[in-house]
Amino acid sequence: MEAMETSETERLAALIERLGRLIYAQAHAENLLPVHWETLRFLHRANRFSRSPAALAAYLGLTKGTVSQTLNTLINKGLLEKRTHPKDRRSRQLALTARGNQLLEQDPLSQLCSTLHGLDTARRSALVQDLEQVLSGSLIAQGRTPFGQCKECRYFAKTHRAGQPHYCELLGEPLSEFDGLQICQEQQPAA
Amino acid sequence: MEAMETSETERLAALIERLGRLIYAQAHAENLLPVHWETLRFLHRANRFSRSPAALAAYLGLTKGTVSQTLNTLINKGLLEKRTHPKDRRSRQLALTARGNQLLEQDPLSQLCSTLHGLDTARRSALVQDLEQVLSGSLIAQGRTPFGQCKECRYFAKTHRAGQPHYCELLGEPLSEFDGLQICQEQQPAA
DNA sequence: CCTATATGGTATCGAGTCGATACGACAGTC
DNA sequence: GACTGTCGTATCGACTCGATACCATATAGG
Repeated sequence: MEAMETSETERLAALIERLGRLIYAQAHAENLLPVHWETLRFLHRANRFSRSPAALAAYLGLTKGTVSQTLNTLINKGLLEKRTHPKDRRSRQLALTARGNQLLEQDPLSQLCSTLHGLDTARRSALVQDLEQVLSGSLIAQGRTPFGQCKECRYFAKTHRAGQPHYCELLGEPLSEFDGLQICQEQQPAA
Repeated sequence: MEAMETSETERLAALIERLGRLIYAQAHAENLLPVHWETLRFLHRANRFSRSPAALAAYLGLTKGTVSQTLNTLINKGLLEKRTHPKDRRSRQLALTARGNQLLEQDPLSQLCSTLHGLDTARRSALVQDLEQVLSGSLIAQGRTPFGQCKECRYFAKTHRAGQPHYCELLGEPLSEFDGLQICQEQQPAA
Protein backbone atom coordinates (compact mmCIF):
# COMPACT_ATOMS: atom_id res chain seq x y z
CA MET A 1 0.00 0.00 0.00
CA GLU A 2 2.28 2.77 -1.21
CA ALA A 3 -0.76 5.03 -1.23
CA MET A 4 -0.56 5.32 2.55
CA GLU A 5 2.42 7.59 2.50
CA THR A 6 0.81 10.36 0.47
CA SER A 7 3.65 12.14 -1.27
CA GLU A 8 3.78 15.88 -1.48
CA THR A 9 2.89 15.87 -5.17
CA GLU A 10 -0.23 13.85 -4.44
CA ARG A 11 -1.27 16.21 -1.68
CA LEU A 12 -0.69 19.11 -4.03
CA ALA A 13 -2.81 17.52 -6.74
CA ALA A 14 -5.56 16.87 -4.21
CA LEU A 15 -5.41 20.50 -3.11
CA ILE A 16 -5.80 21.80 -6.64
CA GLU A 17 -8.65 19.40 -7.30
CA ARG A 18 -10.39 20.53 -4.12
CA LEU A 19 -9.98 24.20 -4.95
CA GLY A 20 -11.56 23.43 -8.29
CA ARG A 21 -14.52 21.82 -6.56
CA LEU A 22 -14.79 24.83 -4.27
CA ILE A 23 -15.17 27.12 -7.25
CA TYR A 24 -17.54 24.65 -8.87
CA ALA A 25 -19.80 24.61 -5.82
CA GLN A 26 -19.93 28.41 -5.66
CA ALA A 27 -20.69 28.70 -9.35
CA HIS A 28 -24.36 27.80 -9.06
CA ALA A 29 -25.12 31.38 -8.03
CA GLU A 30 -27.42 33.70 -10.02
CA ASN A 31 -29.28 30.76 -11.47
CA LEU A 32 -26.33 29.84 -13.70
CA LEU A 33 -24.17 26.73 -13.94
CA PRO A 34 -20.37 26.52 -13.64
CA VAL A 35 -19.83 26.25 -17.37
CA HIS A 36 -21.90 29.40 -17.89
CA TRP A 37 -19.65 31.45 -15.64
CA GLU A 38 -16.58 30.07 -17.35
CA THR A 39 -18.05 31.07 -20.69
CA LEU A 40 -18.78 34.62 -19.55
CA ARG A 41 -15.26 34.95 -18.12
CA PHE A 42 -13.72 33.60 -21.29
CA LEU A 43 -15.57 36.06 -23.49
CA HIS A 44 -14.48 38.86 -21.21
CA ARG A 45 -10.81 37.92 -21.42
CA ALA A 46 -10.53 36.64 -25.00
CA ASN A 47 -9.44 38.86 -27.89
CA ARG A 48 -11.45 39.36 -31.06
CA PHE A 49 -9.73 36.45 -32.82
CA SER A 50 -10.84 34.03 -30.12
CA ARG A 51 -14.45 34.86 -29.35
CA SER A 52 -15.90 31.95 -31.33
CA PRO A 53 -17.63 28.69 -30.38
CA ALA A 54 -14.65 26.69 -31.62
CA ALA A 55 -12.18 28.63 -29.47
CA LEU A 56 -14.43 28.28 -26.45
CA ALA A 57 -14.66 24.54 -27.01
CA ALA A 58 -10.87 24.32 -27.14
CA TYR A 59 -10.58 26.46 -24.03
CA LEU A 60 -13.02 24.37 -22.00
CA GLY A 61 -11.91 21.03 -23.39
CA LEU A 62 -15.44 20.20 -24.55
CA THR A 63 -16.87 19.12 -27.88
CA LYS A 64 -18.34 21.63 -30.31
CA GLY A 65 -21.80 20.17 -29.89
CA THR A 66 -21.80 20.61 -26.15
CA VAL A 67 -20.61 24.19 -26.41
CA SER A 68 -23.23 24.95 -29.03
CA GLN A 69 -26.00 24.00 -26.60
CA THR A 70 -24.47 25.93 -23.73
CA LEU A 71 -24.25 29.04 -25.88
CA ASN A 72 -27.91 28.71 -26.78
CA THR A 73 -28.96 28.69 -23.14
CA LEU A 74 -26.89 31.82 -22.49
CA ILE A 75 -28.39 33.54 -25.52
CA ASN A 76 -31.89 32.66 -24.32
CA LYS A 77 -31.02 34.26 -21.00
CA GLY A 78 -30.03 37.42 -22.85
CA LEU A 79 -26.41 37.38 -21.68
CA LEU A 80 -24.83 36.71 -25.03
CA GLU A 81 -25.09 37.56 -28.73
CA LYS A 82 -24.04 35.57 -31.76
CA ARG A 83 -23.40 36.89 -35.26
CA THR A 84 -22.06 35.43 -38.44
CA HIS A 85 -18.42 36.33 -38.97
CA PRO A 86 -18.17 38.86 -41.82
CA LYS A 87 -15.09 37.27 -43.39
CA ASP A 88 -15.78 33.59 -42.82
CA ARG A 89 -19.44 32.77 -43.08
CA ARG A 90 -18.96 29.38 -41.40
CA SER A 91 -17.84 31.05 -38.19
CA ARG A 92 -19.76 32.94 -35.51
CA GLN A 93 -18.67 35.95 -33.48
CA LEU A 94 -19.69 35.93 -29.83
CA ALA A 95 -20.16 39.01 -27.66
CA LEU A 96 -21.46 39.65 -24.16
CA THR A 97 -24.56 41.81 -23.93
CA ALA A 98 -24.81 44.68 -21.46
CA ARG A 99 -26.59 42.33 -19.06
CA GLY A 100 -23.82 39.79 -19.50
CA ASN A 101 -21.15 42.29 -18.55
CA GLN A 102 -23.27 43.49 -15.66
CA LEU A 103 -23.71 39.99 -14.32
CA LEU A 104 -19.98 39.39 -14.49
CA GLU A 105 -19.53 41.99 -11.81
CA GLN A 106 -21.23 39.60 -9.39
CA ASP A 107 -18.88 36.79 -10.31
CA PRO A 108 -18.78 34.28 -7.43
CA LEU A 109 -15.08 33.82 -8.17
CA SER A 110 -14.44 37.18 -6.56
CA GLN A 111 -14.98 35.49 -3.20
CA LEU A 112 -11.83 33.51 -3.88
CA CYS A 113 -10.08 36.69 -4.92
CA SER A 114 -10.63 38.24 -1.52
CA THR A 115 -9.06 35.21 0.15
CA LEU A 116 -6.12 35.41 -2.23
CA HIS A 117 -5.76 39.04 -1.28
CA GLY A 118 -4.68 37.95 2.19
CA LEU A 119 -1.56 36.25 0.87
CA ASP A 120 1.89 37.74 1.15
CA THR A 121 2.66 39.71 -2.01
CA ALA A 122 5.97 38.05 -2.80
CA ARG A 123 4.59 34.55 -2.27
CA ARG A 124 1.59 35.38 -4.40
CA SER A 125 3.84 36.31 -7.30
CA ALA A 126 5.71 33.05 -6.91
CA LEU A 127 2.38 31.24 -6.79
CA VAL A 128 1.25 32.80 -10.07
CA GLN A 129 4.51 31.86 -11.72
CA ASP A 130 4.43 28.26 -10.49
CA LEU A 131 0.81 27.64 -11.36
CA GLU A 132 1.28 29.17 -14.78
CA GLN A 133 4.09 26.74 -15.41
CA VAL A 134 2.04 23.79 -14.20
CA LEU A 135 -0.99 24.80 -16.25
CA SER A 136 0.73 25.41 -19.55
CA GLY A 137 2.87 22.32 -19.00
CA SER A 138 -0.20 20.14 -18.51
CA LEU A 139 -2.10 21.69 -21.41
CA ILE A 140 0.78 21.23 -23.80
CA ALA A 141 1.34 17.67 -22.58
CA GLN A 142 -2.26 16.96 -23.56
CA GLY A 143 -1.88 18.65 -26.91
CA ARG A 144 -4.26 21.42 -25.92
CA THR A 145 -4.18 25.16 -26.51
CA PRO A 146 -2.49 27.23 -23.78
CA PHE A 147 -4.54 30.42 -24.38
CA GLY A 148 -1.80 32.68 -23.09
CA GLN A 149 -1.72 36.47 -23.08
CA CYS A 150 -1.25 38.15 -26.45
CA LYS A 151 1.75 40.20 -25.35
CA GLU A 152 3.62 37.07 -24.28
CA CYS A 153 3.38 35.63 -27.79
CA ARG A 154 6.20 35.11 -30.24
CA TYR A 155 4.17 36.88 -32.93
CA PHE A 156 3.58 39.98 -30.80
CA ALA A 157 5.52 42.87 -32.32
CA LYS A 158 5.96 46.34 -30.82
CA THR A 159 5.53 47.83 -34.26
CA HIS A 160 3.23 50.78 -34.85
CA ARG A 161 0.70 50.06 -37.57
CA ALA A 162 -2.56 51.75 -38.51
CA GLY A 163 -2.43 54.04 -35.50
CA GLN A 164 -2.04 51.15 -33.05
CA PRO A 165 1.01 50.60 -30.84
CA HIS A 166 1.44 46.85 -31.58
CA TYR A 167 1.02 44.30 -34.31
CA CYS A 168 0.35 40.58 -34.75
CA GLU A 169 2.79 39.01 -37.17
CA LEU A 170 0.75 35.84 -37.47
CA LEU A 171 -2.61 37.33 -38.40
CA GLY A 172 -1.27 40.61 -39.78
CA GLU A 173 -3.48 42.75 -37.59
CA PRO A 174 -2.79 45.94 -35.61
CA LEU A 175 -3.14 45.58 -31.84
CA SER A 176 -4.08 48.08 -29.14
CA GLU A 177 -2.56 48.20 -25.66
CA PHE A 178 -5.65 46.43 -24.35
CA ASP A 179 -5.44 43.72 -27.01
CA GLY A 180 -2.02 42.80 -25.64
CA LEU A 181 -3.53 41.93 -22.27
CA GLN A 182 -6.22 39.60 -23.58
CA ILE A 183 -5.87 35.89 -24.18
CA CYS A 184 -5.64 34.38 -27.65
CA GLN A 185 -6.39 31.10 -29.33
CA GLU A 186 -3.28 31.38 -31.49
CA GLN A 187 -0.86 32.41 -28.77
CA GLN A 188 2.50 30.66 -28.70
CA PRO A 189 4.76 31.55 -25.78
CA ALA A 190 7.83 33.56 -26.75
CA ALA A 191 11.19 31.82 -26.41
CA MET B 1 -13.23 49.62 -17.12
CA GLU B 2 -11.08 48.69 -14.14
CA ALA B 3 -11.27 45.12 -15.40
CA MET B 4 -8.73 45.91 -18.10
CA GLU B 5 -5.83 46.02 -15.72
CA THR B 6 -6.21 42.48 -14.44
CA SER B 7 -4.71 42.44 -10.98
CA GLU B 8 -2.47 39.66 -9.82
CA THR B 9 -5.17 38.21 -7.58
CA GLU B 10 -7.55 38.02 -10.51
CA ARG B 11 -4.98 36.27 -12.65
CA LEU B 12 -4.33 33.87 -9.81
CA ALA B 13 -8.03 33.13 -9.42
CA ALA B 14 -8.30 32.55 -13.16
CA LEU B 15 -5.35 30.17 -13.03
CA ILE B 16 -6.89 28.11 -10.25
CA GLU B 17 -10.21 28.01 -12.05
CA ARG B 18 -8.51 26.88 -15.24
CA LEU B 19 -6.56 24.15 -13.47
CA GLY B 20 -9.85 22.97 -12.06
CA ARG B 21 -11.31 22.79 -15.55
CA LEU B 22 -8.24 20.91 -16.73
CA ILE B 23 -8.84 18.21 -14.13
CA TYR B 24 -12.55 18.25 -14.93
CA ALA B 25 -11.92 17.64 -18.62
CA GLN B 26 -9.57 14.74 -17.89
CA ALA B 27 -12.01 13.17 -15.48
CA HIS B 28 -14.26 11.66 -18.13
CA ALA B 29 -11.87 8.76 -18.50
CA GLU B 30 -12.82 5.13 -17.80
CA ASN B 31 -16.46 5.88 -18.54
CA LEU B 32 -16.84 7.81 -15.29
CA LEU B 33 -17.77 11.41 -14.55
CA PRO B 34 -15.75 13.94 -12.55
CA VAL B 35 -17.86 13.59 -9.44
CA HIS B 36 -17.31 9.82 -9.54
CA TRP B 37 -13.55 10.20 -9.40
CA GLU B 38 -13.83 12.68 -6.59
CA THR B 39 -16.00 10.24 -4.69
CA LEU B 40 -13.52 7.39 -5.15
CA ARG B 41 -10.64 9.61 -4.04
CA PHE B 42 -12.57 10.81 -1.02
CA LEU B 43 -13.35 7.29 0.15
CA HIS B 44 -9.71 6.39 -0.27
CA ARG B 45 -8.51 9.29 1.88
CA ALA B 46 -11.28 9.56 4.47
CA ASN B 47 -11.10 7.85 7.86
CA ARG B 48 -13.73 5.48 9.19
CA PHE B 49 -15.67 8.31 10.87
CA SER B 50 -16.11 10.11 7.57
CA ARG B 51 -17.02 7.46 5.01
CA SER B 52 -20.72 8.29 4.93
CA PRO B 53 -23.04 9.92 2.38
CA ALA B 54 -23.47 12.94 4.64
CA ALA B 55 -19.72 13.50 4.97
CA LEU B 56 -19.28 13.12 1.21
CA ALA B 57 -22.02 15.68 0.60
CA ALA B 58 -20.27 18.13 2.94
CA TYR B 59 -16.95 17.43 1.23
CA LEU B 60 -18.29 18.02 -2.28
CA GLY B 61 -20.60 20.86 -1.33
CA LEU B 62 -23.61 19.04 -2.78
CA THR B 63 -27.02 18.17 -1.36
CA LYS B 64 -27.73 14.81 0.21
CA GLY B 65 -30.14 13.89 -2.54
CA THR B 66 -27.62 14.45 -5.29
CA VAL B 67 -24.97 12.43 -3.50
CA SER B 68 -27.43 9.63 -2.88
CA GLN B 69 -28.00 9.21 -6.61
CA THR B 70 -24.32 9.44 -7.45
CA LEU B 71 -23.56 6.72 -4.94
CA ASN B 72 -26.19 4.50 -6.53
CA THR B 73 -24.56 4.79 -9.94
CA LEU B 74 -21.21 3.85 -8.45
CA ILE B 75 -22.75 0.89 -6.63
CA ASN B 76 -24.36 -0.27 -9.87
CA LYS B 77 -20.95 -0.14 -11.49
CA GLY B 78 -19.60 -2.38 -8.75
CA LEU B 79 -17.07 0.14 -7.44
CA LEU B 80 -18.66 0.80 -4.10
CA GLU B 81 -20.49 -0.90 -1.22
CA LYS B 82 -22.99 0.49 1.24
CA ARG B 83 -23.93 -0.97 4.61
CA THR B 84 -26.05 0.19 7.50
CA HIS B 85 -23.90 1.60 10.29
CA PRO B 86 -23.91 -0.85 13.23
CA LYS B 87 -24.26 1.85 15.90
CA ASP B 88 -26.54 4.31 14.12
CA ARG B 89 -29.11 2.63 11.95
CA ARG B 90 -29.90 5.86 10.10
CA SER B 91 -26.38 6.09 8.77
CA ARG B 92 -24.59 4.17 6.02
CA GLN B 93 -20.99 3.06 5.86
CA LEU B 94 -19.35 3.35 2.46
CA ALA B 95 -16.42 1.26 1.26
CA LEU B 96 -14.61 0.84 -2.03
CA THR B 97 -14.75 -2.62 -3.56
CA ALA B 98 -11.65 -4.34 -4.90
CA ARG B 99 -12.57 -3.08 -8.36
CA GLY B 100 -12.95 0.43 -6.97
CA ASN B 101 -9.48 0.39 -5.49
CA GLN B 102 -8.10 -1.10 -8.66
CA LEU B 103 -9.67 1.61 -10.81
CA LEU B 104 -8.20 4.27 -8.57
CA GLU B 105 -4.75 3.23 -9.71
CA GLN B 106 -5.64 4.59 -13.16
CA ASP B 107 -6.70 7.91 -11.73
CA PRO B 108 -6.45 10.58 -14.45
CA LEU B 109 -5.29 12.99 -11.76
CA SER B 110 -1.93 11.23 -11.78
CA GLN B 111 -1.21 13.00 -15.07
CA LEU B 112 -1.20 16.25 -13.15
CA CYS B 113 1.01 14.64 -10.53
CA SER B 114 3.71 13.98 -13.07
CA THR B 115 3.68 17.62 -14.12
CA LEU B 116 3.89 18.69 -10.50
CA HIS B 117 6.85 16.40 -10.10
CA GLY B 118 8.83 18.71 -12.37
CA LEU B 119 8.61 21.58 -9.92
CA ASP B 120 11.46 22.64 -7.69
CA THR B 121 11.16 20.86 -4.33
CA ALA B 122 11.37 23.95 -2.15
CA ARG B 123 8.85 25.86 -4.23
CA ARG B 124 6.54 22.89 -4.23
CA SER B 125 6.52 22.87 -0.44
CA ALA B 126 5.71 26.57 -0.41
CA LEU B 127 2.97 25.91 -2.95
CA VAL B 128 1.39 23.26 -0.75
CA GLN B 129 1.49 25.55 2.23
CA ASP B 130 -0.02 28.52 0.39
CA LEU B 131 -2.78 26.56 -1.29
CA GLU B 132 -3.65 24.87 1.99
CA GLN B 133 -4.06 28.26 3.56
CA VAL B 134 -6.21 29.53 0.69
CA LEU B 135 -8.38 26.44 0.67
CA SER B 136 -9.10 26.22 4.38
CA GLY B 137 -9.56 29.99 4.50
CA SER B 138 -12.17 29.88 1.75
CA LEU B 139 -13.95 26.86 3.19
CA ILE B 140 -14.18 28.37 6.65
CA ALA B 141 -15.34 31.70 5.20
CA GLN B 142 -18.22 29.80 3.61
CA GLY B 143 -18.99 27.93 6.80
CA ARG B 144 -17.92 24.65 5.26
CA THR B 145 -15.95 21.73 6.67
CA PRO B 146 -12.17 21.88 6.11
CA PHE B 147 -11.65 18.06 6.10
CA GLY B 148 -8.05 18.35 7.32
CA GLN B 149 -5.70 15.55 8.25
CA CYS B 150 -6.45 13.75 11.51
CA LYS B 151 -2.98 14.29 12.95
CA GLU B 152 -3.29 18.06 12.51
CA CYS B 153 -6.40 18.15 14.71
CA ARG B 154 -6.72 19.67 18.16
CA TYR B 155 -8.30 16.44 19.40
CA PHE B 156 -5.43 14.27 18.15
CA ALA B 157 -3.56 12.92 21.19
CA LYS B 158 -0.32 10.93 21.13
CA THR B 159 -1.67 8.72 23.87
CA HIS B 160 -1.40 4.95 23.63
CA ARG B 161 -4.80 3.30 24.02
CA ALA B 162 -6.01 -0.19 23.19
CA GLY B 163 -2.71 -1.10 21.56
CA GLN B 164 -2.83 1.89 19.22
CA PRO B 165 -0.27 4.71 19.21
CA HIS B 166 -2.76 7.60 19.13
CA TYR B 167 -6.19 8.60 20.34
CA CYS B 168 -9.09 10.88 19.39
CA GLU B 169 -10.22 12.97 22.33
CA LEU B 170 -13.41 14.03 20.58
CA LEU B 171 -14.77 10.63 19.63
CA GLY B 172 -12.91 8.63 22.29
CA GLU B 173 -11.42 6.22 19.79
CA PRO B 174 -7.93 4.73 19.46
CA LEU B 175 -6.07 5.70 16.28
CA SER B 176 -3.42 3.90 14.25
CA GLU B 177 -0.50 5.58 12.55
CA PHE B 178 -2.41 5.32 9.26
CA ASP B 179 -5.54 6.86 10.77
CA GLY B 180 -3.52 9.97 11.57
CA LEU B 181 -2.81 10.52 7.87
CA GLN B 182 -6.41 10.32 6.70
CA ILE B 183 -8.85 13.19 6.45
CA CYS B 184 -11.73 13.62 8.88
CA GLN B 185 -15.13 15.21 8.93
CA GLU B 186 -14.64 16.37 12.52
CA GLN B 187 -11.14 17.74 12.13
CA GLN B 188 -10.45 21.13 13.68
CA PRO B 189 -6.99 22.56 13.03
CA ALA B 190 -4.74 22.68 16.09
CA ALA B 191 -3.87 26.13 17.40
C1' DC C 1 -42.42 6.68 28.47
C1' DC C 2 -43.86 9.65 25.03
C1' DT C 3 -43.55 13.29 22.05
C1' DA C 4 -41.09 16.87 19.74
C1' DT C 5 -37.23 17.83 16.99
C1' DA C 6 -33.16 17.11 14.61
C1' DT C 7 -30.42 14.25 11.67
C1' DG C 8 -29.29 10.66 7.97
C1' DG C 9 -30.82 8.93 3.85
C1' DT C 10 -34.10 8.17 -0.22
C1' DA C 11 -37.38 9.02 -4.22
C1' DT C 12 -39.04 11.89 -7.80
C1' DC C 13 -39.05 15.77 -11.03
C1' DG C 14 -37.28 19.10 -14.33
C1' DA C 15 -33.44 21.78 -16.33
C1' DG C 16 -29.34 21.28 -18.23
C1' DT C 17 -24.51 19.26 -19.16
C1' DC C 18 -21.95 16.20 -21.82
C1' DG C 19 -20.19 12.80 -25.35
C1' DA C 20 -21.52 10.50 -29.47
C1' DT C 21 -23.26 10.61 -33.79
C1' DA C 22 -24.88 12.44 -37.83
C1' DC C 23 -25.50 16.24 -40.55
C1' DG C 24 -25.41 20.90 -43.16
C1' DA C 25 -22.89 25.14 -44.54
C1' DC C 26 -18.97 27.10 -46.21
C1' DA C 27 -13.81 27.79 -47.38
C1' DG C 28 -9.73 26.35 -49.79
C1' DT C 29 -7.49 23.34 -53.11
C1' DC C 30 -6.98 20.69 -57.03
C1' DG D 1 -16.92 21.78 -60.39
C1' DA D 2 -15.66 17.89 -57.14
C1' DC D 3 -12.85 16.90 -52.86
C1' DT D 4 -11.71 17.72 -48.33
C1' DG D 5 -11.41 19.84 -44.10
C1' DT D 6 -13.33 23.04 -40.74
C1' DC D 7 -17.21 25.53 -38.25
C1' DG D 8 -21.43 25.05 -36.40
C1' DT D 9 -25.98 22.57 -35.33
C1' DA D 10 -29.55 18.97 -34.08
C1' DT D 11 -30.80 14.91 -31.66
C1' DC D 12 -30.34 11.16 -28.31
C1' DG D 13 -29.32 8.89 -23.90
C1' DA D 14 -26.86 8.80 -19.45
C1' DC D 15 -26.22 11.38 -15.72
C1' DT D 16 -25.71 15.52 -12.52
C1' DC D 17 -27.81 18.70 -9.68
C1' DG D 18 -31.11 21.50 -6.81
C1' DA D 19 -35.70 21.40 -4.97
C1' DT D 20 -39.11 19.24 -2.69
C1' DA D 21 -41.26 15.88 -0.19
C1' DC D 22 -40.76 12.00 2.43
C1' DC D 23 -39.34 7.98 5.72
C1' DA D 24 -36.37 6.01 9.48
C1' DT D 25 -33.94 6.60 13.50
C1' DA D 26 -31.57 9.05 17.22
C1' DT D 27 -31.82 12.39 21.00
C1' DA D 28 -33.58 15.55 24.28
C1' DG D 29 -37.27 17.36 27.36
C1' DG D 30 -41.22 16.80 29.84
